[in-house]
Amino acid sequence: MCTLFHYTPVCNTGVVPTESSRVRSMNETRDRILDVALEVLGGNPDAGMGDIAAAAGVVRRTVYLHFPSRLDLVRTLTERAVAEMTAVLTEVNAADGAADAMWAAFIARVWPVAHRYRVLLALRRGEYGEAIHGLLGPVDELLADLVQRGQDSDVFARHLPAGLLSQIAYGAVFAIADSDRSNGTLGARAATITSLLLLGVPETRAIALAGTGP
Amino acid sequence: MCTLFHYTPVCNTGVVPTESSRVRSMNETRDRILDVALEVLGGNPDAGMGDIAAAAGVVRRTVYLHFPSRLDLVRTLTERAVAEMTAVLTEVNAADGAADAMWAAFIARVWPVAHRYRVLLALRRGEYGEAIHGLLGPVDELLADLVQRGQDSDVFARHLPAGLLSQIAYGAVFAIADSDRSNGTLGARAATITSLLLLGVPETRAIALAGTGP
DNA sequence: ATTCCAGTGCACACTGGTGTGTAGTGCACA
DNA sequence: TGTGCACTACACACCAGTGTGCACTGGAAT
Repeated sequence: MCTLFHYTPVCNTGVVPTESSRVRSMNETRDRILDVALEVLGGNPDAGMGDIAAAAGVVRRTVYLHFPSRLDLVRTLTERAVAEMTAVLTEVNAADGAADAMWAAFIARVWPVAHRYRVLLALRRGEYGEAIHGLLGPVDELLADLVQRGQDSDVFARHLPAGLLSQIAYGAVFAIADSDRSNGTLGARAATITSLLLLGVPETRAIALAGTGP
Repeated sequence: MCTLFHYTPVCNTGVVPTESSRVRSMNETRDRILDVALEVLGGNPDAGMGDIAAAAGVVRRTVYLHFPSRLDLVRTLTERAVAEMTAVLTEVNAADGAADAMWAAFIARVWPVAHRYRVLLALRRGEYGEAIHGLLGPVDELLADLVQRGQDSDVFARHLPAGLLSQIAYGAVFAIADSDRSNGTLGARAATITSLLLLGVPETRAIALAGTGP
């Protein structure tokens, strides 16, 4: 089974070759590592390269073939997430509709992919949080704009600091995403209603807005 | 200045002896370490024993004289915080008033000390999060009771999972505490109003309740 | 069949944090 | 004046994670 070598290796027994293990280009592995890292680091920002590698079904050494350092991996991950989130926020911000419809659209767009962005919050608290903090600026800014427009048109309470509302809105979306994933008792629609409720929208209006959700 | 020794020590230059450095009983130092650790770990659950020691104005070795291990320090800290929080929650829960007044009382009691309990959330995410998770059960349970009573009397939306409300209520209190400490734009009264608003209490009622706040 | 190359297995050096041992210091109290 | 004791200074062993080097593998393309 194993050819004999002077240092007696153990042969490939690590990964069971599934049907998807064929025709695996370098970019495929790289993307898989990124996807898995998104998941793993989203749950525990202190997870090591070993944990990520194991979750991706590769060896630690392989991760270092694609990313020269842990910081590089984290930065790449952050940039990707920020780019996607920025696209959503910019698009929603560009629409000139009423602020409440805009918020409903935002939540409808963010909700299905919310779990992918938990990593943004998690990484901020991780070892390299300082290093990537600057990358998150655009997202914070766009979200702040959205909150500002919400306050300007009385969707949110004017007397509350916009920064606080952003923080809570941000957090609430991911709290709901977590809740939804862990016990499944809260559907996407309920989440939409909840978010709007939490943000101060009267329930009747929230329910009406929810009709525009996913 | 320095007596000469065969290993040439550096003499005590570390801590400038302030007026409070006299008559320093062992318990005083221990308590100071705990207080400082509450602050430091609340900000960064991954802070090391060295960071805590430095912040407390002692040497790392001294911390180990009072706490045999980092886990022991973290556990002590958690137990202390849980005990205080439990006392507040039990007292509030025992009062047989209306649920909304009860919630107002809770927030009024928790608010002034909220920053001290950020450590509960932070430690949950830290290295020993798993180890102390069980200790936080009583707090979660009491908070869940409070939310349940809130739902039973229509203070909170009945259709939302109680667990979700607990999570958000918990988080909101500390988000507000953070906000208050960092920019000072949000006073305790505003926080009371905000919390109640976020939890779904109509603004008019929230303002009335705020009168009972600190 | 040979070459190419993404990935593996295992070595190592380095770092930073934990936890301990031990000798020495300075203050308080007797 | 000396004894106790909280604290210090500095040593070390240990461990887990990072990052690297290198020989080797196994599948695919030529």
